[in-house]
Amino acid sequence: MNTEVTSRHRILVIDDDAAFNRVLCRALARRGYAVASAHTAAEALTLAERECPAMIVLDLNLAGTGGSMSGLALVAPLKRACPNGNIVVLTGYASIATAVEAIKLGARHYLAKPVDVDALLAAFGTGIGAPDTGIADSPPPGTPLSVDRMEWEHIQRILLEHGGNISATARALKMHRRTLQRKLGKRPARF
Amino acid sequence: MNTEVTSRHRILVIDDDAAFNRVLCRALARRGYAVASAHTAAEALTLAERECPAMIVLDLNLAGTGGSMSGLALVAPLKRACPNGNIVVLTGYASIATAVEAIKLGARHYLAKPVDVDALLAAFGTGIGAPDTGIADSPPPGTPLSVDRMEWEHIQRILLEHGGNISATARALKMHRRTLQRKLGKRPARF
DNA sequence: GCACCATGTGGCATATTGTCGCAGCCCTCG
DNA sequence: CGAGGGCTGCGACAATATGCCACATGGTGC
Repeated sequence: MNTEVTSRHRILVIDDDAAFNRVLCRALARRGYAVASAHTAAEALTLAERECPAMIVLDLNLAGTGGSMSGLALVAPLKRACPNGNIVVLTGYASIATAVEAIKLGARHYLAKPVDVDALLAAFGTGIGAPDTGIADSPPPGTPLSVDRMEWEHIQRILLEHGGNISATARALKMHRRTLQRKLGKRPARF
Repeated sequence: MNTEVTSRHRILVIDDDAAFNRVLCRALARRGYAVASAHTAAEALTLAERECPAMIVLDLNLAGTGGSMSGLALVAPLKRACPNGNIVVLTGYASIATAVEAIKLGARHYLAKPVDVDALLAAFGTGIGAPDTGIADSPPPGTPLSVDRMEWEHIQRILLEHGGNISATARALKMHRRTLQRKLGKRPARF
């Protein structure tokens, strides 16, 4: 039900989060893509130039020094290094501002980080907004992930980011600590 | 209230919210722009064709269905009717999904609705290199999107994927249509 | 006209949150 | 040591939100 094409589809994953990078790469490899992975901007550019992948997954929060722009700054160079590559920007700290910039810079799509691989792949293809399909185009996606699942993933991510600190996570999520506790306690997260 | 035909600065405001429309028009007029105002899609197209304004402010939530599609659907036609016009999308129901769509469709910029006129005007001139004008949300990288915001973004994404079809989206999300409607109608949900 | 579907609303009964408050723990500091 | 201060777990209660049914409208296709 998905890509039957094999080795022809080269894909480059750029993300300094080692764990995420690895997981994503494996998921993509399992789907038959030729995956290359980069953890730094320099590495990314080198690989992009050499492999000229058709698809590039770019994390915005590279090199966690605090400047989240590093990823954005990479879009243009990547496009230059590999004109045929479609770039999909992926970030855990999504914002409309960066989304707009990313697209203006030529990214194919922009996704907030709890994504499932299918959505990511869809973003490369017809995703949405092909030249003039208009928005009326609506191919039924398999299972878009329920809202609850999304919430769960997101919470887990932030929780991990805060070293399991519930209070801090609740604060970051602007949600009441009590509520977070209840969510965490009650939900094994089904689907 | 929209005289001063300085041909150089024609601007078209499209927003079905009468109050907002009026306020914005006055603010623009006071700054010396020749303002035209439209409240419906049809009116907007007519005016765009006739006046061929250099700047177009487009509200996404036209013709108030809960879905914010109508505005998006207008972007392409407007561009066609007035190739030289720069479109800035403005919405009270901002989401990354629609922002991405809008930019892909050729909008110059995308702003969340509590905007001040200066930011709006800046959005027309801003290039990708400009020091980030406007966009009322670009919080420091330490803000990972609140859970509610996440939910909102996810919903918007799926909604767009289904061409704005609320029922289909609700089904895909395994959530009650009524609930979806309420969520859509209610929250501008910032942060 | 008549099914069929999407949508906009209203009205509940029930489930989930938002908030307070309190207690126990583990640290660090004076 | 004792006094903060932060994190956590949990009880209670009111304010919301959600699930669900119903009905009316507006389009479409037969």
